[in-house]
Amino acid sequence: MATTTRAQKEALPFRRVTPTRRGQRPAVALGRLNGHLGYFVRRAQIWIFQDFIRTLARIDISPAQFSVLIVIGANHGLSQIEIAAALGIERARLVRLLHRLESRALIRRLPSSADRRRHALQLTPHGRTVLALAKTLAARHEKRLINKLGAEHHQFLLDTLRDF
Amino acid sequence: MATTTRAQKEALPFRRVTPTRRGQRPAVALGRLNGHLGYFVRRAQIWIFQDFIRTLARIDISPAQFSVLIVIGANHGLSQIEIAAALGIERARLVRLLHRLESRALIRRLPSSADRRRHALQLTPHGRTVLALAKTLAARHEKRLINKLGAEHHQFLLDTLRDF
DNA sequence: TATTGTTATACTCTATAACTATA
DNA sequence: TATAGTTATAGAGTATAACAATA
Repeated sequence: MATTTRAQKEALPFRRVTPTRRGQRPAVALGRLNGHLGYFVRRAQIWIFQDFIRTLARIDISPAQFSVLIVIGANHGLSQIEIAAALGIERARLVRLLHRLESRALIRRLPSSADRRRHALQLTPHGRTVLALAKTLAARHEKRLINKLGAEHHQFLLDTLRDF
Repeated sequence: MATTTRAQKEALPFRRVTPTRRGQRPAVALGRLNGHLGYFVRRAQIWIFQDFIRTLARIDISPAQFSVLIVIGANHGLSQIEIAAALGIERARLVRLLHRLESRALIRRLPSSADRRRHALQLTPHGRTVLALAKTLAARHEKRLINKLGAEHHQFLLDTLRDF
């Protein structure tokens, strides 16, 4: 918003400011980019993550941390490799994510009964409390998305993007 | 979808592998993540970018480089700050992107006639050739997406995600 | 031999801050 | 004073490789 005056300031009046859809985009042609879904998916992802991060800023939970906490909370003693596979992240990266969550006392790594190579992951009581709050804030974020897109479009996006 | 097996899982060998849509996702409950668009947009973005990168691997053009080349090619002597604003990237990051493209002789930074602080950006003849090939390969990538989603869903996604 | 968790490395991306040369 | 391009830094994310303990 309020970025619509950029062009006028420049050399001479010859730079026509086309009134773009939301007054956000400058008068620069995107050419073939307009037909490429990847470009718009990327921009949408950035927008959504920024809103998510802002909404959960006071409990300092990132989208990645949120997804890990949700999956640990919704399952029973998962191993790290199972979580990594479910969320499509590298197991090496998950190690660092879990270190942080463990150092904040949100999760615990218990020895797995069956296989001593594995850890069985759990939320701590404090982790459950924080996750509950995170869910409330995340729902607020999602409501903002629903308002922006309309409930049907939101649901359609959810259904369609699940295929990836 | 496919999150209904949580209870059964906890007991013994009954770890039923629910036949998920594409046989990709393991039998781990995603819980609330299922209602969050950001999660699926992120996964879709990663999938799409990986396919794009693979498809353009032989000319070594990344999604970011492609978007920069497209915008330079579709406009007339843009400044760096205009490109950065159009694509929603930091001007500091654009500097490094352009260094690479310039060192590969795909673009040129010409002095701007009106404002000596600015560069006027152009494709080189070689840049035009590479961009033409990049467009062909990118179209092949996009066709794959259209086949995956169906033409109507693809168009709908394009229209809906443009709002961000 | 293979797998799980771990450490380490490298490269990209994002977010800033600060510098210079121009305006 | 402000802006355009640049440099530098720090943190996240991604992609690998390799190692120890265990299977």
